[in-house]
Amino acid sequence: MSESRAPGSRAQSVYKALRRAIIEQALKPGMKLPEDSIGEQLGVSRTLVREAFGRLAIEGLVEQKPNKGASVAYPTLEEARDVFDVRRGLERLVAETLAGRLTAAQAAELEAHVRLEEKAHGQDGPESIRLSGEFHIKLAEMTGNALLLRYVQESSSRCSLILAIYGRPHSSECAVSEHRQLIEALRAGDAARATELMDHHLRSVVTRALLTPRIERDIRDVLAPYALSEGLTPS
Amino acid sequence: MSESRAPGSRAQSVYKALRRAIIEQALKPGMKLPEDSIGEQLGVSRTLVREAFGRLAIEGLVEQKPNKGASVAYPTLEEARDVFDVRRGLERLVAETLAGRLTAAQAAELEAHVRLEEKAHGQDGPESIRLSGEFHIKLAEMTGNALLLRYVQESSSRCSLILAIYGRPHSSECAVSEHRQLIEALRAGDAARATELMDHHLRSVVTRALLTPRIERDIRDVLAPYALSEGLTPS
DNA sequence: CGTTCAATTATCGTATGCAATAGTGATTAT
DNA sequence: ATAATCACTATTGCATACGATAATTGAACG
Repeated sequence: MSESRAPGSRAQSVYKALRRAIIEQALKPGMKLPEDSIGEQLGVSRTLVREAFGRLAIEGLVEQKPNKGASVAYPTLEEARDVFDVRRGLERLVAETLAGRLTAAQAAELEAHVRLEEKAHGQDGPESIRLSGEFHIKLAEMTGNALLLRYVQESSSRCSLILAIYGRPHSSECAVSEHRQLIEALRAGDAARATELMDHHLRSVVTRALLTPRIERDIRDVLAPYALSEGLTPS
Repeated sequence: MSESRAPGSRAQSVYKALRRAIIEQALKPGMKLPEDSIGEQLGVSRTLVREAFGRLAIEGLVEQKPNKGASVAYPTLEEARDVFDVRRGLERLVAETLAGRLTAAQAAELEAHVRLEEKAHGQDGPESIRLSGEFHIKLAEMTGNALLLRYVQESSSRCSLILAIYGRPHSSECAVSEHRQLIEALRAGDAARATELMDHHLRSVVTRALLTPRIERDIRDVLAPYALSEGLTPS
């Protein structure tokens, strides 16, 4: 009775392990991801690691360059803006779909979740951030739309990566009160208000957590003012 | 001077070939996809075929079952609804993003495209359908949002698959006049009207092209009435 | 001392091989 | 004759192997 797992399950495990490691910043943005050392570490061959890389690359969590292998994605600010924009659009759709269609049990579950968030609000551990994210995932799940859920999950995890790069350290991403208001509007069946709240909520997440609206990653942009002040002329 | 392509390019080629074959219904929904015969046919090994399957599975064009391999996806009507709903949400976002931001060149390109659609409207060849789809892709491209483009492409190709299953044969998916109106609204910068037009447009695509609200794919469901009429009792 | 070029090493891209599982047809027992 | 069983084949899941490309070191040279 050898304890062999279901086939395909190991590839999934590798995928999930890497995904978590990236989102929790154990693997930092830009970090190189050699296939064989990772495979060795996880006890699988390069084949499965590559498979996981493929999925993660599609989701925008890793970048693959030909003959140069994979590395944890380091989104530009432009990509970040794209992701946030799409996420807002998706979650407005979530709100619109859910407005007036929440069962009592679902509403109760959401409120229980918000209470958890409230409790964890004090400590700025990863707990608070995780709960904030899960609230949005829960909402997407409740739509019953599998594709919508997948897209929200994907853009959500990319947002985590982005905030890991550009966000201020201990910002608890979501305001609990805004979550409460949203539940209220969904319950009331006010789709317009719900989508508006969601939109505003996600916008404020960006402005609250994002440091400056413009951080130039390019060395030239960083050095340009210094060069000018010294009378040097960048080529 | 060996004609070796860029690395990773062959995997991409396999992916694109299969994708096209599925969308054009050369590979019909539900059809089994054995790794080695496909690899043999395309001149690559199973490894690359599997890689392509992975991507296609994520995009919902093929289904992978453990130890049973891959087959062309056969979406249920419920999944179809999900896809259309998400696509509507995404394309409303496209319209909203583009409203008032179209350059003159972009508007001209769209109108040229619509003229092509008009010209191809008579013949119900695949040309007409392809052009209809490309209009939406073009719009998504013009947003400059790479993620939005990817999602629109993905949901769009899934819609093709769905219409291949449930759609009536020669329905030219999109009404050209609706495309014209949309361009008009985008040009005028009327975001509300543009999103509304897009929403209505995509809704009417569904109602226009979708055959019956229920086609059962399961053999049991197909055979059940026959069994009954013959006095047989399905277990 | 810095630079360039060559050799080495590390890592990737892809093909192939092997064990395991599901499907298929023959065989046998009832 | 039908149903159950078993052997065989086909196909998958995963690992490994091999050639190719890029990174790196070191040496020779300016």
